[in-house]
Parts: sequence; structure tokens; C-alpha cells
Amino acid sequence: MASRSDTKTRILDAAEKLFAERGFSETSLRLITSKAEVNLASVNYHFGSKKELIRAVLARYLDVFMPLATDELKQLKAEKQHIPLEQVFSVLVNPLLELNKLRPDGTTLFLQLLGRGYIESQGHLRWFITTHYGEHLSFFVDAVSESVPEIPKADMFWRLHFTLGTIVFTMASADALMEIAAADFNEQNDIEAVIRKVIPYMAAGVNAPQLTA
Amino acid sequence: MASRSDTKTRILDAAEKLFAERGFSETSLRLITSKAEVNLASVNYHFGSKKELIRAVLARYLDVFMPLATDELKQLKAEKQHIPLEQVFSVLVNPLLELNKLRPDGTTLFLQLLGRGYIESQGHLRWFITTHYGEHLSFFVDAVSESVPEIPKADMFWRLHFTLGTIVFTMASADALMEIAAADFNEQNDIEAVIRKVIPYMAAGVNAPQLTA
DNA sequence: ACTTATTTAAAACACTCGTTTAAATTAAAC
DNA sequence: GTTTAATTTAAACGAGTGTTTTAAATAAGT
Repeated sequence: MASRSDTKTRILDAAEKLFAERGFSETSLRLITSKAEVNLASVNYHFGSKKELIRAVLARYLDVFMPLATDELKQLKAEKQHIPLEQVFSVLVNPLLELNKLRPDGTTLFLQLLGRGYIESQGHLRWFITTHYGEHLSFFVDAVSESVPEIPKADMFWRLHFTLGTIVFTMASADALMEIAAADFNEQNDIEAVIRKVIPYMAAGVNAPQLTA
Repeated sequence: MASRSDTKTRILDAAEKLFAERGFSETSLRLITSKAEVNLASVNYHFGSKKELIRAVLARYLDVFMPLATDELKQLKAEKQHIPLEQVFSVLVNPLLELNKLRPDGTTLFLQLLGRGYIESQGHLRWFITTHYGEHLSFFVDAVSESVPEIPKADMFWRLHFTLGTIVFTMASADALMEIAAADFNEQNDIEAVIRKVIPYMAAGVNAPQLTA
């Protein structure tokens, strides 16, 4: 069983699911390998260490998502010179939904993994993301700044991190929130609905009026 | 050394600092007790278990903060009938800053602990907070709803959780963010400055215009 | 077909964790 | 001052962790 190296894929598939659900440090290699039905040692054989497995799990999505997002943004910038802020954020929706074609629940998994990563990581993941995808990131950040040029760079720094917190936390607990919304308000949401709910919130936040003491 | 039961306090003081810095599950009892200069077993003797220690650390702040916040809000509601949303959020500022009188860096520690709690907790902390301080929480939530009555209950549910994510994430990484802001923008911020930056963001987000596809 | 390299397998290693036990110490009660 | 209770201490327990090692099985190269 487990011919050739779909072992690697089996590990990645099992790992991403468990990582998204319970976080990185709360997920043991033994749990991953038992769910993947592979041998414990194969993780270290194929990935070297748990840290590198975590990076590999994220890279599988980032390698698809980042170029897609950059492409869409470039296309939009070619069409018109000034882009409303909300539209900059909306540029991310399609690339995110593309991930569902990559794997079942790909969008949710990716966003939750990203959330876990930013929350848990003691640097190694932050470092990995910024050094491997830094250009895509700053391209996006620049586009945001151009959309609302009246906001000082320093304030923009803070507001974009607020935004990061908003989506990261929302996605890390998206499953629980969707359940509650279903029970309390008879709202049957999927991840796309949540994304479309959060975008106006973030756009309004980033573009908030200042010095309103 | 460590006469009577300031052992309990020494443990709480050391624990809250470490919990805020590195999270609950990443902080071992051995690290706590060595920083507190007490015996390892004293944690289980005084608190029963690590879980109960975590709850005790949070309760020490919540018991002060929650009544203060409710009082301020009640006072404001007595003064005028309609309160602008931003003012409802601002009600939390003074109670938060009061915590600095309780202990050095009390405000930062509390907010970071709260962030860690909401991120890490597999239920036991969420349960603890809602059952012990649920009345204060819903009193605040109701005040928010009254400030922006045009927003449907279901949308408000989502937006308040977005808000929770914003502050929780911001506070959990506040130290790192303040360092970056100092290096990149020569901004010397303290926790109060960050709070005052985030409030307009959250208020604008909660009050964002709808269906702006 | 035989050899070489790759992959899988089972077991052990070395370590950390929260918790418990039982004895020693300190404080309180009378 | 003696007895009783509360607290501190050192040591061990048992379970779980990521990683390494060694040998067996499988696939590839020639």
C-alpha cells in the first residue's frame, strides 16, 4: 500500500486538516501519520522535521495563491488608475476561491492555516512567508496605500495589522462562528459568505476617519 | 524564603507574564515555578491544576475590569439616551488603564492574556468567561446594538466577532508591532496609544455601509 | 537478473510535560 | 511547649513529544 511517494501527499493532506483544526503545536506527528496511514518516521524522511512539514503545508497553498492574487491586482491596475479600497480587498476573493479547486475546502483550510501560522509562529513561519512571498505582499500593501493615499504610512501600518488580525482570527474560528450563526440566526454560511461579510468591515476600518476623540 | 502564601502571588505574577508572552500551552509549569522561585509542586498545591491556574490568572483581572466597565457604561447610559458607537468602545479605555494601577503593565498583560485565551482555549476558558462574566458581556453587546440599531442582529454578531479578532490579535502581537513602528516610523507608542488607534478602526468596521458589492 | 538507490517499517532514544507522593519544614492553635 | 494543621520540598511517575537508528521491503538503473 501507499505506492511511490503519494506518502508525501498523504502526509500533507492529513497534516493540513489537523493543523487547521487544532493548531500546529497541538498536533503531534503520531496523530498525523496515523490519520495518513503512513509510518511515523516517514515525516522526518520526507520533510526533515516538523517545522519543515508546516512550511510545506503552507507553501502548497501560497505557491498557488500569491501569483494569482498578484496577477489579478496587476490586471485591475492596468484597467483604471484609481482603485477603491474595497476593490483592492475584493481582488483576493477569486484567488482564494480558486483554492477550492485545488483541494476540497481548500479556501477554508488555507485561511485557517494562515491564521494559525500568524498566531502561533515564533518567527520561523513569519520569516518563511516574508522571505518567500515578500514581493507579492508589498505589491498588495502598496496598492492599498495608493487607494487611500490620505492615510499616513504609519497609520496604514497599524490598520493593515488590525486587518490581518481581523481575518486571521475570523478564519481560525470560522467553523465555530458559522455554527453559531446557523443556530442563532438560521444563517447557512459558507466560507465565501464570511469573506464577503468581512471585506466591508476591513475596508471601512482601514479607511476610518481620524482624530475622532 | 517565600513566607506564608505570597507563594500564590509569586506564581500568579510569574505565570501571567509568561502566559502573555508565549501563550498558555507553550509555557510549562517548570518555567513558571523557576521564574517565581517556588517549588514545582506548589502550583498543584495552591491551584489544583494548570487549567485552574490559567483561570485564576485571568480572573484576577476580569474581577476588576468587568464591574468597572459596566459601571462606566451604566453611567454613560444615564447621561444620554443615544450613545455614538465610538463612545461605547471608548468606555472601555478607562477601566483598561485602571489595570495599570493594579500591577505594572497590567493593561497590556490583561489584553494579551485575553487574546491568548480566545485563541488557544479549547472551550474551557470561553466557558469560564461567559459563565462568570456573561452578564457584563451582554450588557456591553446590547449597548453596541443600541448605538447602531439599523444593523441587523446577525450582521452585528459577525462584526462584533471581527472586532474581537482585531483587538485580540493586535494585543497578542502588540509588543512586536510597537517595536516595528518605533524602528520604521520613529513612533514611540505605549499600549494606550495602540488602544486609541484601534478604536476608530473597530467603530468604522462595525458601522460599515452594507451591500457595497 | 542483479545491483544500487529509494522508500517503508519497527523500535528505541532522549527529552519534556503535568501530576502525585511522601517526607521535611514551617506556622497556628491550644 | 506541645500538638495539630498548613505549606514547602525533592523525587519519582506515567504519558507524550520529535527525532534517530537499524533493518526490511520496494522500485530503478543497467
